[in-house]
Amino acid sequence: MDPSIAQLSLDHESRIEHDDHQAIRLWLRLLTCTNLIERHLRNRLRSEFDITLPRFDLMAQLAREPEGLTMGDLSQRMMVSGGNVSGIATQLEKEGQISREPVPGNRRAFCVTLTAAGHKRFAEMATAHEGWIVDCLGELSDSEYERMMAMLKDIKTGVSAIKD
Amino acid sequence: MDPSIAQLSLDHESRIEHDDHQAIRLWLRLLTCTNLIERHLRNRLRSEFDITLPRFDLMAQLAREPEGLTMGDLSQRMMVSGGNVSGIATQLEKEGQISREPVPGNRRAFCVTLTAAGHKRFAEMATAHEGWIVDCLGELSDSEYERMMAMLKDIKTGVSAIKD
DNA sequence: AAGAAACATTTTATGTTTAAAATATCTAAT
DNA sequence: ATTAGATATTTTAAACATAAAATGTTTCTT
Repeated sequence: MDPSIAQLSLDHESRIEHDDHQAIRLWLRLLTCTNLIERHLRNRLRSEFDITLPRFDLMAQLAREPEGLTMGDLSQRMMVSGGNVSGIATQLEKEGQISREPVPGNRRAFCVTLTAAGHKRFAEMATAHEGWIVDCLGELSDSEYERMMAMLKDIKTGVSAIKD
Repeated sequence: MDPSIAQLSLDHESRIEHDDHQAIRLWLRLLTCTNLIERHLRNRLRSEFDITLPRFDLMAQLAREPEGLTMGDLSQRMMVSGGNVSGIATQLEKEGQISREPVPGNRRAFCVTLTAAGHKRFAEMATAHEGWIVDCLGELSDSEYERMMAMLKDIKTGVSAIKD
């Protein structure tokens, strides 16, 4: 409020009260880091390839599965709702990046695959994408990387075990 | 696709190819953890207090600043656009949780503060919220906590230094 | 003073995301 | 065969998010 007071730290976690719990500080820092990286990736995908992050993510899932995936598979792996996948897939299909074809023997499901154009386009993007992530995280040593992976695995396991 | 093949790992990072770069694996695990925790907090705020995460975040910023904040302050601290803050604040104001009053001496700005009702409501929510975060992260030892904080700080500093 | 530039906020247009309802299909038990 | 229940997807409505334009205010420069 008072412009005479310098406010150098302005992000999500910088206004933490001294008596906040350890876990809250860690959570806010985790959130800040993830948001910063995700925003960076989103901006670069937009500016360099004119694609949104969700569309890129969907194509990335398909790139790993030449046999294709159903809409439900995509929903689970992308950790978003089915309705969301439906909308994203509709747009990618319109752009010719993916195709949705009926599954023989299961008329409820669609098999979603990258088109030839989609494969080509994704390959270009994936190379750049990997470089951006290395730019964001690459300063960590091997041992730091291992420790971080281990701790995050513990957190992931713990959270997954919590019932909603 | 083939239901006879068991697929136990279905989240964002579980389909990583063997030759993916170290940094990508770390990024995907970081993203998965953050998403899982954020979703958990979002669900509990919704089910137990009937509030969305963005509204809770806005109230949390105000709870730390009894003097109030301007819309621009909120935008910076929440790391979202001004137009977004405007919409969320409009709803919270309608619900009586916050008030927007003119700033004496600066007719461009509004001073946003929690109302008495807002303070009361936020205090109830904050206690529960802290507990949920401890549930998600609380298994880490003090030394693990310190190492994690240090590594995330390095990442945060590094990413912030990258120019878009 | 006058005009230019920066600032603070809101409005508008567009797009993303979710939950819930709707539609359609499949399975299994009668 | 029928039907109840589960499954797969799409549609819809509401909240959220951004960018860009619009509005009004303040400050700086001349």
